[in-house]
Amino acid sequence: MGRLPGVKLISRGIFGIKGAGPAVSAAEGASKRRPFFTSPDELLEEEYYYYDEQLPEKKRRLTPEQVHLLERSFEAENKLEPERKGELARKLGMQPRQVAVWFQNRRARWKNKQLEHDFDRLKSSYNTLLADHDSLLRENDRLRSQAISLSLSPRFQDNTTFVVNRVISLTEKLQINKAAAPTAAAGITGTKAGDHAASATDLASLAVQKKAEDRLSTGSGGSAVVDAECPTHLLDSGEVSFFPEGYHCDVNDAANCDCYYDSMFEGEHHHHHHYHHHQEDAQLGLWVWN
DNA sequence: CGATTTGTTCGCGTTACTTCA
DNA sequence: CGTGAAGTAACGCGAACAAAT
Repeated sequence: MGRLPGVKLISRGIFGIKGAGPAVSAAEGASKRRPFFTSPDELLEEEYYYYDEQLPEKKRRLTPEQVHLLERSFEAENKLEPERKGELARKLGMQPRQVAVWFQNRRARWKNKQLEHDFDRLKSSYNTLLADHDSLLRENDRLRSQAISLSLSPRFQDNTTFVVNRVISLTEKLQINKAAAPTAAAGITGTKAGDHAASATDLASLAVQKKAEDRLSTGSGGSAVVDAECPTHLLDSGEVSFFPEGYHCDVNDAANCDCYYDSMFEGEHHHHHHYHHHQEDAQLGLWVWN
């Protein structure tokens, strides 16, 4: 907007009341209260008052009709061009300055509403995310506790130990077969399922099995498998490296050994001792201990 | 043509007043 | 009837912009 040459603004204010003391008493204000600008006649009166700097009056509410038209105009365009401002002022019987102020305040109210709306939307989104997050945490806890209780169950431990031992056994069996070494051992060890020595137990069984196969292939009797090769000298010879160091196995008879070894585990000395009975597992094709 | 002045509008914060529970 | 909260008309001020000087 360029300035209009020769036009000097008398006052920016409409009523010029801000900061001024009360022009009329409350009772007078009530009795003289004019609720609204209602006609162009009144506009002229206000203009007269405005430019003549008469005693200021208190501000008045706009009529519903004025507000309605202003709202419709605002919906069409929330910025006010000078032409539209003058036109609205004429139509509504208001000062152009009043129309401009109304639009400014209306824009401010609209902005506040937008902020409230955005806040509500973000809050709702946040609450949804929070609920999802909590739900996932609960599900995670549930699955964790389920996994823990499952892993603590004897059946799970037995199954796990069994599977691990068998995998190790079969792996070692493959290695032994590959090596095709004629030496065989018949050392059977082990403690209880789940112990650290369990794998050695089955590996020893593998050695027994291997030796038995060798004997059978050469026509030897199967019953002589264990008692001949199980003893400690086998371990001392180093032919079978997977026995624990210091492992001793005293043969009692064809299928029974009295075995022991000492170990250090977590700084503590442990003495492992067991008496076991050999048995051939037909399904696995292995010698296993009982 | 660039610098300055002037007028206008706008956003933002605030005040003063009105209305209502 | 008094009072506080909410809504709103109006003000004050600075910034931005455009036209005049």
